[in-house]
Amino acid sequence: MAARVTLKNLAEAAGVSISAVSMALRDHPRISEAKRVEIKRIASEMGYIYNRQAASLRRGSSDSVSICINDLHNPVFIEFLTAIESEFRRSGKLVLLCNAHEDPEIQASFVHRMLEQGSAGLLLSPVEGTEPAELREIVRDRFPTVFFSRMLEGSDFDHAINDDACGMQLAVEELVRLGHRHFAWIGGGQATSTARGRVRGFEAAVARFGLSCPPEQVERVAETSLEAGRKAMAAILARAPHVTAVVCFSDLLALGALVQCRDAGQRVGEDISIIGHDDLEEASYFEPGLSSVKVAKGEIGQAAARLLLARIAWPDAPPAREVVAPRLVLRGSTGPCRPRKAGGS
Amino acid sequence: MAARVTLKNLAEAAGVSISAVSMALRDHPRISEAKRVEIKRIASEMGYIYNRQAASLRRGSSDSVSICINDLHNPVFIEFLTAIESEFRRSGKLVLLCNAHEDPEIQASFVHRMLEQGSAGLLLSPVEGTEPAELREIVRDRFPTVFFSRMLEGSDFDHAINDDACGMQLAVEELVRLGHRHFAWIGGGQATSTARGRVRGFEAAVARFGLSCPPEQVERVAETSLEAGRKAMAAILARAPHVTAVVCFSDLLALGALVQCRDAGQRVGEDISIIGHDDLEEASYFEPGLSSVKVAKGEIGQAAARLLLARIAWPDAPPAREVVAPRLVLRGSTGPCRPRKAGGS
DNA sequence: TAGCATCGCTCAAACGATTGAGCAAGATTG
DNA sequence: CAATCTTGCTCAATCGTTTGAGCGATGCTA
Repeated sequence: MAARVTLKNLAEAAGVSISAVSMALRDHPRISEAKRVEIKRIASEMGYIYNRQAASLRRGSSDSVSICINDLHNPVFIEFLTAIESEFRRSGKLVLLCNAHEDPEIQASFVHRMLEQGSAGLLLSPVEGTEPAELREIVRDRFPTVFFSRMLEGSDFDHAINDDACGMQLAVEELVRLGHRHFAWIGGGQATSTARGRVRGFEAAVARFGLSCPPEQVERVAETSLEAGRKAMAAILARAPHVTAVVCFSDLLALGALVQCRDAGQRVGEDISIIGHDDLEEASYFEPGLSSVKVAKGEIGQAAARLLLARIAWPDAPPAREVVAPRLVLRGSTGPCRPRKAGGS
Repeated sequence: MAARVTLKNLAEAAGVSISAVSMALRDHPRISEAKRVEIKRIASEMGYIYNRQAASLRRGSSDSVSICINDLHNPVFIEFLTAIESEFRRSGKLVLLCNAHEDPEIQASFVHRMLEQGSAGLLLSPVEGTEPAELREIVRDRFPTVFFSRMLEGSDFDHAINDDACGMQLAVEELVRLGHRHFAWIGGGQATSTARGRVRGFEAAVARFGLSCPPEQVERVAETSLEAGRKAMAAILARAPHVTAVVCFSDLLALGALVQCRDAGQRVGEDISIIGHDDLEEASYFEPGLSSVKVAKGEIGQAAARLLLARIAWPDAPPAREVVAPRLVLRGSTGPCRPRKAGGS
């Protein structure tokens, strides 16, 4: 492995000083046109590669940023990730990545590691149980940090998130419009701002219509998987057969509920309506297609990246928040309410 | 933003030389127990953060590695990515990420950028149309580079990939065992090693049983999406209604084919059998579940990471290849052959 | 007690870039 | 024509680490 070509080598080859080479490559006006062209030619001939580590050591700046995602396995985060990565690429930043697997230790050690590495800022979808105070401690001296997807209530970090309450309200409104009165809720058992926000939004919306969702129609599920959705749905069907509308924390849970209803002989969209959250691509594959609250993942990802770049540029700006409204996507899983054959109201 | 604490600050605070501090923090035996403990205490009190950029400049080493993925939107790559990232985290490497969006320019500029950044090596799932010679030119001086998922035939780069031919053979064998004789093929229109490998594997397997798959039963699809699968399936159903077994390049295509058959009134798994490739999580959500060739994504990802670490450690070792065999996962979409009602054989 | 390791540290030179100060030669001005 | 400015470079210090060489003090051997 041949040693790397440095400014020194170029300087020797061109018969000028190191400074001249450095300035020439960066188009400093104090270097003559002729020399600049000559030096650039030599650099490309010799296969010179800029050493950013040395440069940022000297300049005290950095052009990489970090992203730490609570759990990459959730397809939602992929879309956040690609949007964020694109945005950073556009502004010439390199992305340091970590998948925290919902583990606070992995998250903490990554944050420390990226500080060592000289990252300019951190985009974080905090794992469950992240303590704002602890995080402040780690990213002390107000290291540029922006939350996305999830936030921590009561902290003054910047964030870009979905309007969780709004989404659930849209869902309930639509179901009420279709004539539904007996709601069930699946999900929200996690200790995250999204879980809390959606539960709160759902309950508020139901209450606003003078309705309620009693405990036997609620399944607090922590894990967000298809299988968990099936089990929760089975429990609700057994306990509260008069339910005609099911609102779910996520599409994965909703798809599980959908599959379970289908297996139990219910016609989804006719006997029972189901609405999910996130609008995964898969939501449209099923039969019937899943109605869902579509989170503007690309927009939120972009916003998060921009917030971070802004925070890096102006560390002392006041806290910035972007809360992006979702919209409802209706497919076959929701339909007009028809009183259920088995029991109830 | 308070200035970063450096070895110099610690040295002043502890009343020793900078070298002593450096050695103490790295547990150099030449530093006394007492001083070492004292210095570490001061370091943690003052919130010292190791500057890896400076360190690797001096040591001429690096502890970050790069991953460039041709297209993160394909769920298959997520599983590769998480496996790779975990493996690198375990060995203390930081991951620089790029999603190339199947664009050679993005790929090339990332590769250049990560060289500037001082990455120790590159894990690459090359975009379509990557030229080995060009790549050699960019990563000149035998920069540690390992392909995963896809490889470039005829180049001497290391790689860790799935055994594509093997998977298709397993699929055809199973279908033949179920009595099928009239095959259709969907996919493989891309210019990638995976596309070529699977097409070759499929054709070889069919030929091995003395069968053939004439052109009217083949749909070369470049895009790998559900919608493309639907269209391809519709075309085949129209042109060759006697087909009873459909083998697809990917699960997304297969799911599209499955949906299309269902909509056309075919009972998948009875009237017609469909087999996909990759075994996406979604494959099991559908009704019927999709039989598929399960790629050992975690294993391949791990292998790729290990190959890269090995190549970094021994740059002059002979080329290393890992080709991991897939296995068949059978669900409801495949069943015994029953001559089709509409026409044929 | 001279000779020689060993211990526990300090000194100073790197690594590869950036940058303010400096300087010689030529152009411009009064 | 002397004074001043501009042009186009060079010099040397610097960023935060690491590391080989060096150096007193102590301990051990002969």
